[in-house]
Amino acid sequence: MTPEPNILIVDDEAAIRDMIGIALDTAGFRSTTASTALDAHVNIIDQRPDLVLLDWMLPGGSGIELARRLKRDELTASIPIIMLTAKTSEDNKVQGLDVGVDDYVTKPFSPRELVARIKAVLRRSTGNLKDKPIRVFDLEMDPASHRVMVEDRAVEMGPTEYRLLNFFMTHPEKVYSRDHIQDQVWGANVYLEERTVDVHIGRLRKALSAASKTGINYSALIQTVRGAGYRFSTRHN
Amino acid sequence: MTPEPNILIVDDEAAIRDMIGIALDTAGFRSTTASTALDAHVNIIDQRPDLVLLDWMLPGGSGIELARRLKRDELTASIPIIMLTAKTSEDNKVQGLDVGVDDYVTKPFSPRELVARIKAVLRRSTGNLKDKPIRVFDLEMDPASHRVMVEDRAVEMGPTEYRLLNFFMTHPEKVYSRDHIQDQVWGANVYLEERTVDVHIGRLRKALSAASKTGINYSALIQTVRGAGYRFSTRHN
DNA sequence: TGCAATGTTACATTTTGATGACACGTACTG
DNA sequence: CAGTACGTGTCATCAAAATGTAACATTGCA
Repeated sequence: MTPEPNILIVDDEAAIRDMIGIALDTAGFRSTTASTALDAHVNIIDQRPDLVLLDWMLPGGSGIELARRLKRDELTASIPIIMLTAKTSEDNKVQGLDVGVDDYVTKPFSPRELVARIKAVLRRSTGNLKDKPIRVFDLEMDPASHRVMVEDRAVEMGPTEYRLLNFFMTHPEKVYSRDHIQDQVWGANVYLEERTVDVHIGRLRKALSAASKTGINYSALIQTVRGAGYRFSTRHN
Repeated sequence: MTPEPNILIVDDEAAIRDMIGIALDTAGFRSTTASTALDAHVNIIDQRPDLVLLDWMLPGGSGIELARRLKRDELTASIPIIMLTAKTSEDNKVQGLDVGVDDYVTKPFSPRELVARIKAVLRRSTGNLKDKPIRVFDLEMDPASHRVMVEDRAVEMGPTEYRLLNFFMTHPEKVYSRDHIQDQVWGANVYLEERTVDVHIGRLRKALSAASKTGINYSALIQTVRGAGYRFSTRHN
């Protein structure tokens, strides 16, 4: 998504949260924290972190429950989870992996090891999904290089416009309401003025228009659907 | 699309029920209330609300229990639940409530936040049901892209004509009075001149006629039934 | 033919979307 | 550290589309 991946740390001990937070910070990650499964779930719904560090031994044993839930729910299933566990017994490892957790780290661990594992998991998960460029006529979006090209020339646009275009190109031929677009591009439960979406649509269109030298106007791909929202479509309006 | 979503508020404190009820009302939702888990369960089975706001701490059979039951029962599992939780209560007890609810709101909350979360959850749950396109000869309506096509070319029409055609195509071969059409297309409790329906029928017919290049006149599908109303039918008048 | 029902057109009003301007915050630079 | 450039969200304003109604035209049945 954004430059620095956002990591959610879930642990009931403040000391551990802080320690990990500092480690991630120096490694160039952003991080947020939660001390209960409940807080964690709310955070995940709202912020959609790029990865979750989840303590196995949350009071009530709800850490594994949360992991199971996250992997079952389509909305959150793709978010990688690394389990933190104090126990070294094989049972736990097996159980954790059963749930669909991506990796586990046993306490005590070195910050260095943790960061290495995080990077490995992120590389795996982002590499698989996002690497394939999407092309529509001479408009190409390459998530790997985080770049948009029109007729083989780079298009300049802000991060929000990039995410917006990315959302549209991965969800073509369907209308989305402004609310829905806000959910997808800004994150759920972020309150914005509805018109803000319009403004960014305008900016994206402008960027696309300015980019073409051949007279093909790629901004026409982003269609206004009166009374309903916007649509990315190759078909004529 | 559907009229106003119906929200069930489950809380044992009347003051909170009222407060939420008013907030939902101003946000354009309908709401019903229940003060006990039992009432709530009966209501849910009878009314099938679009969403349940559930206080997690209910006397005589906790809210968590109800949530668990609802999510376990196939009949009710698809009804989204938002849990109302008290931030002040002991976190220990909160652990067990990770039972598959869709979101949480912690008391005290602002009406605005509540409404935003309700909308987000509703959007998520209804967005999953994908409407399938309806096709009659070479007239196709695709709700997902919010488009009407005749002979593979887009047909231009206003939102009201779109809703009108959508109603007809999902209710073919039956006459509907102008009153009934008003209820379905404009919504109940909207008063309009009866002639207004005629005008929009006219506009829809015009749009359909103008769209065909093959000489087939799709406006003939919308038939006038003198003295009764209108009918969408593939059979000849 | 006469009359009620329906179709059509024009128009004032309302709603909705596009866009430029601006203020604020942040990161970068000299 | 000041200065600058940039990204972002909001607002005011303009333009365009949609809407509902009334007036008038046409149709079709008794």
